[in-house]
Amino acid sequence: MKRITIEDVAAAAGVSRQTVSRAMNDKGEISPETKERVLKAIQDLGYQPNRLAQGMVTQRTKTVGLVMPDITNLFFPEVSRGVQDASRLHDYNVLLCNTDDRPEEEIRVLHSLAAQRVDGIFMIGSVADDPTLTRFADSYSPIVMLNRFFAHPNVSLIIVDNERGAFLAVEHLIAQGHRTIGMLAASIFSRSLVRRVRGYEEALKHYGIAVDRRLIVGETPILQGGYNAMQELMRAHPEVTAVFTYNDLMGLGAMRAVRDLGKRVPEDIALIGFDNIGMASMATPSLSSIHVDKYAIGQKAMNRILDMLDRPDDSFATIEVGVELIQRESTG
Amino acid sequence: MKRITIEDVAAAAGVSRQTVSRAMNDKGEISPETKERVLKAIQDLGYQPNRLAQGMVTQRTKTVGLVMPDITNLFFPEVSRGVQDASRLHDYNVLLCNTDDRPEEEIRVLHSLAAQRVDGIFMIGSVADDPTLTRFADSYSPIVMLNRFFAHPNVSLIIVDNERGAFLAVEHLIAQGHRTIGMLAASIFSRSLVRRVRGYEEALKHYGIAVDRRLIVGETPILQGGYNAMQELMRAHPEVTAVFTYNDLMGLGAMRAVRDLGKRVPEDIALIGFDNIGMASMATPSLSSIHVDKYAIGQKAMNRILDMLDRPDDSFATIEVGVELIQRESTG
DNA sequence: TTGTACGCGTTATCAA
DNA sequence: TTGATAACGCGTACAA
Repeated sequence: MKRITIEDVAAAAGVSRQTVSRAMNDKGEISPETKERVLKAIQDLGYQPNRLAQGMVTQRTKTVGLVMPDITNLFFPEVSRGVQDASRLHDYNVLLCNTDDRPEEEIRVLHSLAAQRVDGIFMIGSVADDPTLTRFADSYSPIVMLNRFFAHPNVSLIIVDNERGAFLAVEHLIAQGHRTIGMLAASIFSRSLVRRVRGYEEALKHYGIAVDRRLIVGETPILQGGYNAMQELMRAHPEVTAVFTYNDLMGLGAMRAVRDLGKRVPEDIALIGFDNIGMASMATPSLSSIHVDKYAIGQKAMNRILDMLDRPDDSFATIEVGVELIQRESTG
Repeated sequence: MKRITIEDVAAAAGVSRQTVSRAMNDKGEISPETKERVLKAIQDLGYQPNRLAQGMVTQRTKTVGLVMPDITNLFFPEVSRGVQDASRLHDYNVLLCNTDDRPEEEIRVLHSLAAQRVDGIFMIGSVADDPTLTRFADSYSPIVMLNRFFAHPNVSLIIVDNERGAFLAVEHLIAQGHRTIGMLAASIFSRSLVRRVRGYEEALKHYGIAVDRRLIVGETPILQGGYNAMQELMRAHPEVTAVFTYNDLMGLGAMRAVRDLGKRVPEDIALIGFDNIGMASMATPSLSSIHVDKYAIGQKAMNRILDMLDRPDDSFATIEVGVELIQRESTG
């Protein structure tokens, strides 16, 4: 069980530690013969440099942290894959942390990652308050945040065009002839929420429909939350003929609720979600949605972290992520 | 941006490094006054010990590796949450790696985790061959594997009762009056697959129904795979009235396929899946399934790793995980 | 009760 | 081209 070190390799190859290091990182001159001899010893012994030790001296751990509310929420696994696939290409590993939208937990996790000296952090659904986050960012970089405004030299932003997405969704419902359109909103406060609600309202206004706040029901943005919110909305406002949901999970939960109340989608109620998770296309009826390239978001975040690492003094523009209307059966 | 070290704290408190260390780990004697003074300095400076350095000397990184085929597959996020919640309680972090069921990638990832000196590894859906894995396990521990037999002192096993689950599923279909029952199997070879197919066959035999291998269609065990396999099966064997799918993802894909061929679930075709992922209950119709406590699997795996770390010389019994039939609309 | 010195495994600096 | 030596930040015997 004893791990082999660079010293073992040096002994086997009859050279010094330093020469072994040179052979691996091929910087500094080294004769082809010795290099080959060392490489062979490495091969024979199955030696792998200790990343901790490397990290100590290089101040690079080749590890990044990924902080999100809950990997169990279908939006995040795809983002996570994007991060991980991109990180693998650069020999990075990813530490994954869930916060359940709890600010204290988010802060705890952040400090834990800092203690582990990750090279960068990607935060999704950040819920901590600005001052606390600022203090953290002051002492740590680089950080990439998704869907949250945060002006700080060590922080880079990725913003999805949530407002436009919501507008497209509601515009689509209106185009289908709907006039009384509800919304299932998230009970977790976030920038995404604010923008999606605004997009919803803007679309209504744009087409001359009065906004009725009572048609907006807030709930946990998961399947069950969508289910509950939809039941509530339909009971209180049977006149609603179409509903835009904060995300697809709520949309799918809502679909189930509609059915359990003896109504049909889209005949009685049209539904459109947001995010376009894989399940949306497979549902019956399939769920219309606003497509967001989650995988690409993950990739971009990781690459941005690498860029920031490469050029610590540069400032980087916010990355804008477009959206697209995906029309399916749930909106007729 | 310069990180503060234990030395800074010592200077601030007017003591030596050692005293600071003592104050934190409260072992060894230390006067209450100095301890308090040190703790205050730590607080003031916002000092956090460098985990890399700690790891170097303690040979413990407080980090575990979680290796799985694809976090995007709905089964794994829940397991992942179980691992992470349990690990958090012990101040551990989790490195997540996807292998896409590729043996080379699995091996690469394993070595990467070893290089990072994780304290333990949890492998799900391991696809590497036995000799390679044995060689790795020889030099590394502890390892926990899910649903794969592997006799090795450094490896602990968690086994789901797949055969019984499959038996229950098919028995249920038979109880509903079905006699021509197909199966959508995974095209990825694994112990789970073998056992689920066996359970399917055993149930048929047990109730005096001849096994017809042509009714077993293999495909990728995801939504799209289920969709494709179901189309194929229904075209080739329209006489089939019920189908047991390797997992819920395939079941949900199959449900969609049935509908796209103009048939209904469960009137024309009954469907039952495996795993009982969250989406199963929300589908329309809701999908019957075999419940597996994924979250508990993750928790148990993490705790087993900790136990193995505590008592390296003990041998540990395989953890058996039970299953349960969940009857829903898709089977009438 | 407190401080000194060494070692963990690696890379970087400098001298040979 | 190669090797000795000093960091990196911490825990821990041992000495004071």
